[in-house]
Amino acid sequence: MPIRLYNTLTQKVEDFVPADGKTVRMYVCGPTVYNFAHIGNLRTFTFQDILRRWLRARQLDTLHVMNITDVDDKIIRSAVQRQISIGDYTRPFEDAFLEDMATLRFQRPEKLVRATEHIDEMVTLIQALTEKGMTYESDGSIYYRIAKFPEYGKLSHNDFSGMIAGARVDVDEYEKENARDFVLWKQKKDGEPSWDTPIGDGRPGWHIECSAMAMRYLGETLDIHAGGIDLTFPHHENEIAQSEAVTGKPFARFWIHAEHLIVEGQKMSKSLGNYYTLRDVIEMGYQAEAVRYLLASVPYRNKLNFTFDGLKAATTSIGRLRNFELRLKTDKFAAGTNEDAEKRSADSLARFEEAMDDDLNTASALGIVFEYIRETNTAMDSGAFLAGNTPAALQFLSRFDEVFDVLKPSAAESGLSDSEIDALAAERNAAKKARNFARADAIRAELLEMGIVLEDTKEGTRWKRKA
RNA sequence: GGCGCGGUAGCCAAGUGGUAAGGCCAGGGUCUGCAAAACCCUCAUUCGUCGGUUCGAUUCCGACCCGCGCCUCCA
Repeated sequence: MPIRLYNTLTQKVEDFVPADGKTVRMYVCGPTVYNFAHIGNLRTFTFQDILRRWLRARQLDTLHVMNITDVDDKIIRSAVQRQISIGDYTRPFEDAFLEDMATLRFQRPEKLVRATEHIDEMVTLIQALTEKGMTYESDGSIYYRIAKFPEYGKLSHNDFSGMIAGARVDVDEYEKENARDFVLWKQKKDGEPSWDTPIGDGRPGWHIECSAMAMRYLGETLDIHAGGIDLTFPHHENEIAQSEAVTGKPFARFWIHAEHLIVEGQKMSKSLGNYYTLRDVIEMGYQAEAVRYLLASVPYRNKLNFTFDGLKAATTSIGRLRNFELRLKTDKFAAGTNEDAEKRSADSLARFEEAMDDDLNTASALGIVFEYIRETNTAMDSGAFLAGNTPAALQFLSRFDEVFDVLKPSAAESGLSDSEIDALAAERNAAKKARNFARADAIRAELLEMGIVLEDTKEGTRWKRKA
């Protein structure tokens, strides 16, 4: 059974198989590096990471291209204000974005591409559009004439046929033939960065970079083009217009859009004071894994309500997952293999994969994992889980973590090494045996102070670093 | 107005024409020198409202109410 994904173009969940059956060529709209990424941006990128990981888990190769928009109006405005080059302005934000990606454990796309390094490709594409009669010049800038592209609106399912050229012209945009026409190439303005090219001295419009770079690295028809839902219109619609007018071929087979994130039930905005970057949240003391878990746990096509209660719940949930893993690795089980337990592992794995195949239903997949954990814990307690069952259980857990990636704790906070902790734990046990509870409790308290929790189990004492 | 999404327990959330997954919280219990931690159990006769179809609807149809996104830059 292939992976099924919702395609915005057809408004249906469809079987997904890459065109060549093997390698998924996907392009994702990356960040505009004029600021730190906020958690809303990160929700979309988390979805992209989950998608990428699941495709790979399903034995597909990925050729995954992410763009970095390093030239746009906001960047230019800010750079001009600070009297530095746009490159000097964007680099720190690009670096910060890459750090955030690493913090949230995103796998690196095969290619990260910058807009400013692909001006030639954009110019070539604009020239091709001009040859096809798709463009016109006005005030030194070049515009795309949507009246010449009858399919305009097919992605966002809008009907623009009533808006024929010249029928309605916005007063503020007098230079355009049609209010929906968009700029491909902006004429140079004094004091702003520009590129002197065969189509004039100027800079690219926003949409052209994605068409140019996607086709440069992935060919004329991509398997998947993904991004935030707000990009559906006009950005992706315009990309289709630019690309398909030249190639005559579908630009992307699947268009996949992630819903937005809201914060405590409200739209995130600076004025509401609920605008957070990853750094903000980490500084408040939350773990990156909890952020990743929360962002991944709600299926990507649903709005995600980001709350601090939710972040706490995510932290606790991760703890439960890790406890299960710890138990699996440290408990001593009797020899043998229990058939029911084996069946449970196999069935749960199959159900987990089916949930992920079903348009990345992460909520359902997590439900299956937790149900499995509860049942397996019960089996462990009753002796119905044996040493021979461990490999299959670990295999299921690793399948889960292959895509969710939350089990491994971030770098340990405690200054104590594992062996030092082991030694203290042993000393406490000795004290306990000697019924010197004062000493035993003192060691316990001391360790707790440093974030080490001791667990006394039937098997003896084990410890873990507190979440 | 056009296009699109959603309303399931205190919170997050899955789901199906046959009678409600899972997580968090809360309550109870097991274990323990006491604890902690861990684990187990309990926790929606009900799925926005009103009609309809059906032997049967949360799930299908219709109407309505409420919330939200896009239509200008935006993940």
